[in-house]
Amino acid sequence: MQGVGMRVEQKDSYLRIWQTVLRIPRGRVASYGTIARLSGLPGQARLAGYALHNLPRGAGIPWHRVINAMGRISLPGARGTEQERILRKEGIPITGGRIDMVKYGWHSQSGKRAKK
DNA sequence: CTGGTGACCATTA
DNA sequence: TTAATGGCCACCA
Repeated sequence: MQGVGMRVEQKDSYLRIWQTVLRIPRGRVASYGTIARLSGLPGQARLAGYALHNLPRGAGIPWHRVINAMGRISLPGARGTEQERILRKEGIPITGGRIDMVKYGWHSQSGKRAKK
């Protein structure tokens, strides 16, 4: 987290985003925009990315299940490589650097099928 | 205040 | 399909 200057409202936004990410089931992924929308922050996908960037160390947040709207990993560098590895381990295929959002995208409905 | 940056996105060409 | 563009907004110098 940041300094003491962090305001209550934005901290609340971060908490909401983290809680939403926490709801993503194993074997599914969600886009930053989806996370923002489900957190009551429509159109603020960037904030979702920012909140994840500021994740507290060691929190049990499945940050790796959040990717961009095109089914690609946005996190650059070694962290991105790690994310790809974890997702594969959870059973999500990544072909050509992409994930099939139609099959593996999460839409907050537990009843929906992962496959057609 | 202003300007730059970023784990973004929808639209348009 | 990719690339450019404008919008979005917290954060920082």
